[in-house]
Amino acid sequence: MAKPNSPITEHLAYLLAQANREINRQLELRLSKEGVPVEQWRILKVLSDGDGHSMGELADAVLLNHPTLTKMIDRMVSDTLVYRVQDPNDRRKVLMFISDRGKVLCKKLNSLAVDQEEHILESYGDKSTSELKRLLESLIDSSN
Amino acid sequence: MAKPNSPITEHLAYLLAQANREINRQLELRLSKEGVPVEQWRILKVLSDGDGHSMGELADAVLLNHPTLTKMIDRMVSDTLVYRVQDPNDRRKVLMFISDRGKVLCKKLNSLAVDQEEHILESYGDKSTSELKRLLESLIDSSN
DNA sequence: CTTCAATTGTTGAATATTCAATATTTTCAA
DNA sequence: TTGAAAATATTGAATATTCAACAATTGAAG
Repeated sequence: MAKPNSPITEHLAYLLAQANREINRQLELRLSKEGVPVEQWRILKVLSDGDGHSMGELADAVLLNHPTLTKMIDRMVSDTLVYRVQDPNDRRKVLMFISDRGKVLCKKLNSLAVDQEEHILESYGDKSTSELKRLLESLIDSSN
Repeated sequence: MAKPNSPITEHLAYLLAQANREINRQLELRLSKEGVPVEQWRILKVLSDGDGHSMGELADAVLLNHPTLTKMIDRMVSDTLVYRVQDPNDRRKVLMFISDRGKVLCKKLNSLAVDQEEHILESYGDKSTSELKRLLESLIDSSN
């Protein structure tokens, strides 16, 4: 009598993919009001500390690999949301900065994103949300 | 005095994306031993109940949209891992089945995936893992 | 019945992503 | 100081994904 294999829906990798897909879909929907993909919002948000960030740093922070980021930044430069400056201390590097136009857009996007977080808090609960965040952070930690 | 906006790393959407990326990367690495992408493993696993599944059903189950699934199934049919049968009860539908070769491959992939789950259990802990799964399931539920 | 809308799956063109190769600059050892 | 190796970012070709249009079948209202 063979033990049946666990269905795909019980695997952690699958649950993560499913939850990520759903939450991302919802966020995408909100941000589409401003015609901006989620990744661009992440980029703007990281850059909105005003410091210059190298492409490598950015790629890590926004979960994109380098060539994809380069091409997305090209578009954002065309849209004058961000700009490149060569790092004076290490001329291999390029430092990315957010423009004034980028800052304005980022604020609008932030409030759309906050809307979503609030919506999650309502339907999912305060306690579950913070507990889930805690567990995710610790999973990410333990994977390095 | 303006309140600083919460950094991207505190958003649930971001934490999910990050955790998903990392766990998926690890799984991908294991499955690459058999040269199979994660999505194909999911497809094989869903089909391994032996029943016929329509493309629509499958697309939902494996988190791919229809055209992407069609093209991936095309490849898997070429590799004789799965095959198509027209649904006799509704001739718009196509029923997908796993082949014997597919079953053999699926078993190997399952054990690679189980390896990973065990690795996670070790470094992350039994309790955290099951609690995280529970919370993810409930988040997915509350999003429908 | 007949026709029109809805469902299901595929296709082709447009778009996006990835891999490997490249160019540039820096680091560091000899 | 020089030359080789490492780090950083970009490019172009190959690959994959997505969007919109299509074809086929079914459902359902008149």
